[in-house]
Amino acid sequence: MPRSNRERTDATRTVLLDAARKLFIEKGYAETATPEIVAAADVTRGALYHHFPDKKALFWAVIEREANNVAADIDAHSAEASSAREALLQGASAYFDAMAVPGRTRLLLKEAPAQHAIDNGEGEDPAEQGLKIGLSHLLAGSENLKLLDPLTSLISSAFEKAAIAIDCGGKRADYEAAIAALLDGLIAQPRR
Amino acid sequence: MPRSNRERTDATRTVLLDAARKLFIEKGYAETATPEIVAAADVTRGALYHHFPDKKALFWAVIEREANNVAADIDAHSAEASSAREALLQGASAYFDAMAVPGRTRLLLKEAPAQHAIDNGEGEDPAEQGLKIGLSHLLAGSENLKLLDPLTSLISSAFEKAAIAIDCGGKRADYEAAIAALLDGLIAQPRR
DNA sequence: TAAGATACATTCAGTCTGTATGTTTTCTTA
DNA sequence: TAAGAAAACATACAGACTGAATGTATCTTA
Repeated sequence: MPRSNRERTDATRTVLLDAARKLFIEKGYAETATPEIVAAADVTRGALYHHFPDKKALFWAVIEREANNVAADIDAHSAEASSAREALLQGASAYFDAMAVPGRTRLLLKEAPAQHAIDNGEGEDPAEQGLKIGLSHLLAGSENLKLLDPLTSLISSAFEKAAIAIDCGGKRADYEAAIAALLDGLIAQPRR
Repeated sequence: MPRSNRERTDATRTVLLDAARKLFIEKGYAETATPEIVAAADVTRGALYHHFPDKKALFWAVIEREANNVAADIDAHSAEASSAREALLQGASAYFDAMAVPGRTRLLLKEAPAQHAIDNGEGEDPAEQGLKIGLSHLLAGSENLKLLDPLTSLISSAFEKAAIAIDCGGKRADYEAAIAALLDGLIAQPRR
């Protein structure tokens, strides 16, 4: 059965990404060898190195696809919120929902940072952007608005830690409550 | 010049740990090959594999030594505090001081978690213990005390993120202020 | 349909890890 | 203090993996 080049490329890339995703989740990046990936995908290493410059490029392609899926999931479940506080809490809930897809936490919050540490020194995290906007509304009128950037960074890391903890069996309700407590504390408070 | 076995062992282990530490900081664990380490330490791979079961064991020995040094540094600079809030802020300052030693942030907050992700699923972090105690005092009388464990976990991750940000050039004063803002927000507040 | 481009397969060179074995130095004990 | 044991270290090797080079089949297009 003849297939167009576009179809062949799409199919091969997809089976490679799927197989790599599965193995990276199960065993991690370093412990997964390319012969194993291509065997699972039922192609050869030639195909892999035709479509990706190297093993890392395949990994980042997996990560990018997963991150896009997370963003799409969050977008799909976003509704109107009555306040900045509600918007952030709903965003948190949507985030935890999205990260509940098996493997996502491992891929995006464990494997990806692990590989990132090697080469890059942390550059503008796009995932923090939404949180930063929400926080800027929450902190409007508060002294803490001056600390928007560092607070965004710290809260973001709290979100990630919460997702990891939930993935490891922690009670989601507890972590959502803890996140809420952190956010509520930042709202303008009377200094007595 | 004759040396006792104990002296030989200590000396060899030390030069290996020092060389490995330097290279792990510069290039990361995965990118550092054992031939490179032993060359820098001026011993052979035989010596390395005599003293350590494998490359990972050497890595964890480096990490353990560094973590002990951090704990010792923090202990050395701990003073009496007049309140739970002050105790936590002083602890934060001591932590950031300790993590300011070049390479520590990379080793303990980037490389170690990266390797940890592979095999282990996060087990009781001893570094969180001190924070948990401090938080338990801060939250005494607050509704948030119920959330002590998750809050400890999230605040801890905020500390780590702050240390990383500072290590990457962020302004320490800003992150200390942000940490203070997070902690202050957790203190019992009037719900209006 | 011929020529070139693309997709894929196979082979190969270099490197790395961990093990097995050999050699030297220190320790023990008779 | 001499000889055997044990520890410390060095060397050699086997297996595996990555990435590049090269070869072949399939598709596209003029």
